[in-house]
Order: sequence, then structure tokens, then C-alpha cells
Amino acid sequence: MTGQVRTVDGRVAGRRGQETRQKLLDCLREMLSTSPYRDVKVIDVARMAGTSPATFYQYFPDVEGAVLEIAEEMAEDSAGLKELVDGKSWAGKTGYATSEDLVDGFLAFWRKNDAILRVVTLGAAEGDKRFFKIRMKVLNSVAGPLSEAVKANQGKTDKSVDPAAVAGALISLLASAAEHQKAFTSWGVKVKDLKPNLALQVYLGVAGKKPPK
Amino acid sequence: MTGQVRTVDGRVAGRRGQETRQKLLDCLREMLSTSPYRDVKVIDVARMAGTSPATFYQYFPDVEGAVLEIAEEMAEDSAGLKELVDGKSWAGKTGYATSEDLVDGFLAFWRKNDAILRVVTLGAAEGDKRFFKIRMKVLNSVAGPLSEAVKANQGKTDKSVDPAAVAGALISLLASAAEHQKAFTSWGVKVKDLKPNLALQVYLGVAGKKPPK
DNA sequence: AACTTGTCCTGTCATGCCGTCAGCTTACCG
DNA sequence: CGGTAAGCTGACGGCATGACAGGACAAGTT
Repeated sequence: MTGQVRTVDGRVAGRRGQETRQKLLDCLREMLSTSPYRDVKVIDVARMAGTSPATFYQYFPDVEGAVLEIAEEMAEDSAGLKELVDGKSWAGKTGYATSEDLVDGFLAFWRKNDAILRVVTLGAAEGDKRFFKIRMKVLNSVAGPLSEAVKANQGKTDKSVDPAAVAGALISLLASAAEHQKAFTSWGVKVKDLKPNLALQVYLGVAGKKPPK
Repeated sequence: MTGQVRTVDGRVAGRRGQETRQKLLDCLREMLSTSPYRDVKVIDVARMAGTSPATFYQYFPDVEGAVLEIAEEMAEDSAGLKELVDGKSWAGKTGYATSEDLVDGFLAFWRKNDAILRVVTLGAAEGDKRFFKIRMKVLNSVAGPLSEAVKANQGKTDKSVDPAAVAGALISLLASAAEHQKAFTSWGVKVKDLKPNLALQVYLGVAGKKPPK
């Protein structure tokens, strides 16, 4: 599918080269989760990977370029989130379970990739189209199916609400909660209680009514 | 209230010094809204202010320090957001109007300060306590009163929901929507339709029922 | 084994920003 | 007018950036 891995000056990377490249990406990932984005320097990444800055610049135009690489990889991964909604039922107790699973899965994905997602979110907010696209890919993996679910369930209730808007709002909420869990605890919401609360919101949004006991 | 303005090396700043300091802050604000945070350099800010980098370091320890200054100023400003909820009614049509005003006011505030809020949000997500505190101050200016409103209104309905959690979720949603409006348009939600949709969500969360026609 | 080819890495260099300091200029005050 | 503190900057060592040429290395060829 994707073409061969290439260096900035057009050479095709071989076995050893790809290993080095990958090690640089891994170290960058590590750096991102331990230092502020603004302070991540090429030289630190290179040192951690046991190589030199010049080597880094062989494979990536700059830090941002390498970050995009990691982000794209993550976006591929996010396709798996579809399964949290696709083909699931939203009826009765099963529906609430679906909601819980969705919240659980989404938060887990975000936590696993929080460092890179922070940077993607920043880039998107700053208007960078590449980061925006990646962020949408991640969100859409859930927003798409969820919007369908809302549409399917609102036939019974009223049609004044835009399914895309509801699904979007719910995903935004999940993303925000995932990125800023600490805000909720500072509001007195215990970590343990966060998921049920979010699951309730999601169920309410999709089913349009309170869940059964 | 606040002590005198001081330089990094302890001198008290006089009239001229404060002017220079303010000009630097203004230029930094400007830079933040035109370039990615990562690329904002001291030298650029100084140049724009018609002064030298050394002068910048007289008043601020580094870029982050100056950003915190701007952010704190904005946080003071955010106190005014309280009025959007405090003492407002959530009954019937008036209630829905309250909801609309809240969404309107919050989005306007965010748009006005979007550049600095992006950085604050990033800092908070990265675990920086100073940025986290500032972000909470802004959010709490609305979340506090809103939580009260939820509590006051849920007496009539059921008590299974934590008011703080609901208020927090709503504020998170508003913040997320404000920061990533483009995401919603990419979901097919027109700018014109965004506010009504958010207002509906807020009303639903607070009043626990659909708004009257 | 010498040769060839293409990949892979690094030493080195010019450039530019960072952060500090000494010292010059300016403003204020008695 | 002289003293004092505020205000500003040139200059500097240090470090990151980004480009390049050339050496090391692996693998196949003759």
C-alpha cells in the first residue's frame, strides 16, 4: 500500500536504515511523553537513540515531520475503534452496555496515545491541515458509526436534532474528558465515577432517554 | 492588590519600563495567534516590539513565563463569565434563552482568547500545574454556577446524576467545540447550526428535559 | 580477494537563537 | 548639577539547526 520508506534525499532505506528510523521514532515518542512539546529537541532524540542529529535529518525534515509520522501510524490504529459502535445494539440494557464499552475503549485508546494526541490536538487547533486531518480520522472512526446509530434511534423520537451534531458533541466530550481527566477530579468527580457519567451522557444522546435500571 | 512590577533582577519597573513590558506582552500575544507555539522565538517578539532580546529577558524568565502572564490576565477577565449563569432562570422559554446566552458568551470569550487558550490547554494537558490552575479558573467561572443550577433543577427529577459531573461535561463540551469549531463544520454541522445545537445540549443537561417550542 | 555498488552514518561547518553580563544612556530628585 | 536607580543593548559563549561530503559497511560480482 504505502510506498517504500525513503530518506529526505530520496534514497530508499534498507533493513538497517529502517531500524534506525524506527528507533528514532520510538525515542521521539518517549520524549514527547516526558517533556513539553516545545522543549523536545532533535539533539535529545538523537542522543537517546544513540545516534547523531545528522542521522535524524536524514529521515525527517524536522521534529514536526517525525511527529506527523507517529500520528499517522496512530490514526491507522484508530480504525479499530469502529468496532466499538459498528453493529452494536442500543436497546435497553444491552444499549447501556454498548455505551459503557464505547467510553471504556475510547478512553483507553486516548490514554495509550495521549502524548501524541496532545500534539495533534494542538496542531489542529492552530489550523495545521495535516494535523487536523489526522485528528478527524481518529474522531471519525467513532463519530461516523455513532452518527448512524443516532439517526437510527431518533426515528422513534423527534427529528429536530441533527445526528451529526449530537455524535460530534459526544465525541468532543469524550476527547476532552480523556485529555483533561484531572479537570473532572478537580470538580470532585472521582475517577471511578467518570466513566459511568460519560456512559450515561452517551446513552442519553444516542437513545434520547434514560437507561433502564 | 498585586505588588509592584519587578524585573527579573529585582528592580522595580517605572513608567517607561512597564510600557516596554506591556508592548512585549502585546507582541507575544500577536505572535501566538499567527505562528505555531513551538516556533515562537524570543528574538521575533523582541524585534516586533522594536527592542532587543536582552530587554525581553529583563522582564520575563522565558517565553513560557511571559505566556503565563498573559494567561493570568485572561483568567481575571474570565470572572465576567459568571454573569452568564448567576441568577439566571432555567424555567421554560427563559431557560432556553439563558442557555443560548451562555453558549454565545462562552464561545465569544474563547474566540477572543483562542491563541492563548490553546497554549493554556496544551500546558494543562502536559501536566503543568500553573497552566492547569489557570484553565480551571476559566472553566470554573462557568462550571461553578452551572453546577448549582443543575443541582437546583434536579430536585424535581432524579438524583442519580452528579451535578458537578454534568456541569463539567457541559463545560468540556463547550470548550472543545470552541477550540475545534472546524471539526463540527467538517461533520456537516453549519456554523449557524452549531450554537442552537450546543444550547440544546446545555438545556437538556441542566433542565433534564427538552426545551419548550 | 579485489572490486563495485548502494546504503548508512557521522564529522564538520555556517548559521541563528538562547540567555547573561557589563556598561552605557536616560530619567528623576534633591 | 551631581547622585542614583531605571532602562536598554552590544557582545559573547553555548547550543540547536540543517546541509554536505566522505568514510564505514554490507552484499553481490568477477
